[in-house]
Amino acid sequence: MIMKKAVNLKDIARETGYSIKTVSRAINDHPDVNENTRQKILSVAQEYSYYPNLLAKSLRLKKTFTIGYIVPDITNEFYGRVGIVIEKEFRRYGYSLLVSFTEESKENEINSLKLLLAKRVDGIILATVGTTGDFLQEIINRHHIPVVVIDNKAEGIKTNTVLHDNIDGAYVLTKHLLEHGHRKIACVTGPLAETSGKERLEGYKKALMEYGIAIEVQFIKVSNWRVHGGFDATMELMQDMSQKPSAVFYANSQMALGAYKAFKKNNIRIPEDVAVVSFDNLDFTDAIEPPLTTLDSVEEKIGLLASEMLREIILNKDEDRIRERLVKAGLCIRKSCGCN
Amino acid sequence: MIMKKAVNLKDIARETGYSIKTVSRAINDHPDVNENTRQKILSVAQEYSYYPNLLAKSLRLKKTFTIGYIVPDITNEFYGRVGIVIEKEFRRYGYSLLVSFTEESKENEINSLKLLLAKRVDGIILATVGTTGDFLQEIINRHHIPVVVIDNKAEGIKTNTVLHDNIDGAYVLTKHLLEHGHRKIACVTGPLAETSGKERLEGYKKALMEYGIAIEVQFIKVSNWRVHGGFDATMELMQDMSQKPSAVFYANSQMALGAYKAFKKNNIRIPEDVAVVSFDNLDFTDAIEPPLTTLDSVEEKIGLLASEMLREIILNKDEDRIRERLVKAGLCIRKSCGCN
DNA sequence: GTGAAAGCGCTAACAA
DNA sequence: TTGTTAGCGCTTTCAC
Repeated sequence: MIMKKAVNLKDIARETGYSIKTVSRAINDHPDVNENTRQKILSVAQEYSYYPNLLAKSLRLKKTFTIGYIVPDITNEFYGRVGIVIEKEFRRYGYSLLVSFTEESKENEINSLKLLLAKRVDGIILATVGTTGDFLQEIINRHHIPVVVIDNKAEGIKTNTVLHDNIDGAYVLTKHLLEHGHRKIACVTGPLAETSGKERLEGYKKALMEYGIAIEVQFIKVSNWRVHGGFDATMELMQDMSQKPSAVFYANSQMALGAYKAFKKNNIRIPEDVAVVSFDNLDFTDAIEPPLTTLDSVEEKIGLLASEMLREIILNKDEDRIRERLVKAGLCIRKSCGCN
Repeated sequence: MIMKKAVNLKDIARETGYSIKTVSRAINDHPDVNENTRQKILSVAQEYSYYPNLLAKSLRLKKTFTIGYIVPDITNEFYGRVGIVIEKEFRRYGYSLLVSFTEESKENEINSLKLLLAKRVDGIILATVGTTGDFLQEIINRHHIPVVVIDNKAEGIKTNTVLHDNIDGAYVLTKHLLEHGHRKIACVTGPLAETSGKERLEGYKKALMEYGIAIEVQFIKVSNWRVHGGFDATMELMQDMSQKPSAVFYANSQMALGAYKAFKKNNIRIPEDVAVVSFDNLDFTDAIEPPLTTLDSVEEKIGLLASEMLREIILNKDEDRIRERLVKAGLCIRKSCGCN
């Protein structure tokens, strides 16, 4: 099949009799062009369904109007919601979103970053696995691409961040269980190499310590943020122990969803036999039975803050200042904790 | 701040003493280059952290190694799962994914398409709202960008499609309710302008007719695929009628999720007071109470088929042949229908 | 208000 | 095996 050539400025110029430059000016709403000329040119462009080749424009301008969005797994509603907000915000300025899924793998994350680098995106919003610090540092120092890290701090480097207040959130949730009178509280968190995993565990410990309760190592499970991971961790929690916990704090709601499946399978009732709380307030959290007690939603806020931050850096090029925002969330009490 | 220039082939050429072309060959693993030369060049490239400018390469090659993925809402786990598969499949060949969310708006869809067109993506996978037929046709005829439509047929045009077998799925689900003895069965579907909405309604009707049951117009609600939409439709269903349905078929699981919230709010028990079935088998469908009876998962299959189809068209340029795949799914029986 | 020519970083003919 | 040159489609001086 013969690939017909896309029409370009030169074609329009030939057709209208004007020079390439005049056509370019007309199409880009440049002031220095006669109104009649502009109309004539635009109508011809329309007729030929001319679409500017943004590749050429980007090459020339050193600006791609493209943002990279790198996350572990878009199936996690949290990243989906944040992504929607980012896409919407940036679309208003003619940007589009190049996405990459890392599946929590450091190697994938680095490869994604390299590809985006080569594609010369104008900026990157990254939910990092946390262990790619060196490489991130290189990108920032050497290639001067603005990066905003969300959800997780990157090990060993100072970069712009928009983060959930992990310690506070975990503390608030665990404290709520303590106030219900629970003393045997387990914790299922994410990988400790990620600050979100580490700090949520930290917040849990902080609450226990405040109540003078010893941290029991068999009550702490490190999983992978996924539904299956939550299921497996919960099964372990039920097998392993001589004494079972009366309540569990899950560090994200995907894992809590897995836990519901596990408890159900073992005929363990929530909250009668075990109370449950977890981090993210998502679509399913108030539809499952019993409705899950979580923190308030922060996705909209995080997406917005990250977009604004990145856009500001892109516009002002004030790369040297490190920006940090921490988003705190209150409790969203439902029934899984034993309330009501 | 002074933006340091990214290093390019010319820099590496100057530094190594070789010509630009030789450097290019070395970096692109071209056979015609001395092994020593290649090693020397590569090490210098490494040292300078050279990343090829894919913009320039794409401009020259008329190939961007970028696929457009346009969907209404990535928060819907269905599109998320399909997207993951597509990204993973194409990543293997060095492609990345440019995504756009249309929020079910025709205008947004057209704008997204235009932007992707201008960015010269190599192909597009589109979950269309269904009413952009004319414009889609123009893209295909005029710009020769391969398009694979998923989830929904585009009105009035023949294009490549990978579709859920909507009629069959709805038929199977509704029939299952009929076999439970239900005769007053309601249907909550999506916009009828979308074939997924229209055909799922059709399958529902087909099953009823097979059982000689009259179609009652007050039992049919047209909603918007969203959780809130399902909630609202269900509330209406409970208010409106003199005689209430004993079972409801939801055309997607987001809406069924909303329905659970609505029924719960009204103290209506599933399946004792009303039986429920719905289309998509997602993470939450077996964690909610009672577990939801749905069709089997098809996201993986649809993502895979769409990726393969698009890739084949890109490689073979055999654009004239229209490819169509229909994915059938069996029942995934749980408790919301009354089984067990 | 308009045009000619150079160049963004890369690859592909064509030479050598 | 290596180098020269042109050109992908656009914008931008600098003329007129």
